[in-house]
Amino acid sequence: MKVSLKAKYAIMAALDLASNNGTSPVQAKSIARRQTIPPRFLEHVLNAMKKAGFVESVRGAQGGYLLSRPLSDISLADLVEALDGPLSPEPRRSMSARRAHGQSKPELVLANVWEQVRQAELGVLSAVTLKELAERYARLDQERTLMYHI
Amino acid sequence: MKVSLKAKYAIMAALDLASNNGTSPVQAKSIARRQTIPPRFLEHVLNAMKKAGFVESVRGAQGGYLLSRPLSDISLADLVEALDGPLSPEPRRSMSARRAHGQSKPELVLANVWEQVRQAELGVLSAVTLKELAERYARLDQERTLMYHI
DNA sequence: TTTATTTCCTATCGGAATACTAGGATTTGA
DNA sequence: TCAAATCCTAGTATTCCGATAGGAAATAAA
Repeated sequence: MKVSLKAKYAIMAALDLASNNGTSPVQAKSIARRQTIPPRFLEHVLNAMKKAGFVESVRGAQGGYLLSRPLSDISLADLVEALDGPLSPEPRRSMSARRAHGQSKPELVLANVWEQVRQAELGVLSAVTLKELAERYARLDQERTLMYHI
Repeated sequence: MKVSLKAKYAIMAALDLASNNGTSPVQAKSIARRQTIPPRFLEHVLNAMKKAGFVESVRGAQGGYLLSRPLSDISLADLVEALDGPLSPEPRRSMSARRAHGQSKPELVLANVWEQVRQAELGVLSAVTLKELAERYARLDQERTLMYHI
């Protein structure tokens, strides 16, 4: 289904914000360090997240980013669609005007199928919230440390 | 989910072969004309379809292509995976060696989700056979002509 | 008031994938 | 033999994606 790195970075950044988030803003640089994301690139990601309403920013020294809604309110579908654009709504247009294929007859029948696929993807992605992700992650971590203690 | 034009052309070509297929081979050129597909490009598509075992070819004058199995035996999943490669099996690797992101901790949790998405896509696509597509198409056509007669 | 820190804005770049195009070799029926 | 096909191997154009870069604007701290 093609989830861009950008979207994955966004997910990781959100998760990072959640764990390092008392009330003071978290700097892009520190997120980048912890999550091993190219720092300058992360700026763009966070900016996109801001425009989409997931985070708020504080400019200037000691500035940074804050989650603007609770983890349980953000689904993967929200994030992915915000960062990658609508989930394959129609092929990314504009290549040399795409001749007759705008809406020929077979295209019409197929459009139906692509829509079904889209719904299926959406079904999975909107069922998973960041909160659940964080919990799954914590669980994994816990199991791992338990292993070491045996 | 990103279905390439190549795969769509393949579907259209298969459908075309099915309707214009007594027993004699159908030329790429005529398919291209009917389906408005760039002729030289369609050659590549048909070649790929041949290598994947969907069609057989007859070379030389009066040659062309024939479906090598019944429509009901070919699902969209088959065609799409054959032409576009496995359904997002893991991000297309090889970008600057993908640093730590090979299997870091969040990636591990996410991998699970992407796999669910993949299964969902596969579910939809393998449920639709070319036979069903052709029938849906015919039904559409019928409704349209009925409309005209009223 | 200056200075360091941080976000914000815009531009660009390199590599990969996609959608095509082209030339000619090969096969084969008429 | 000739024309009509497929086959094989390149090459081209465009777009997307991940990443980098330079500097403007804001702001807390010194």
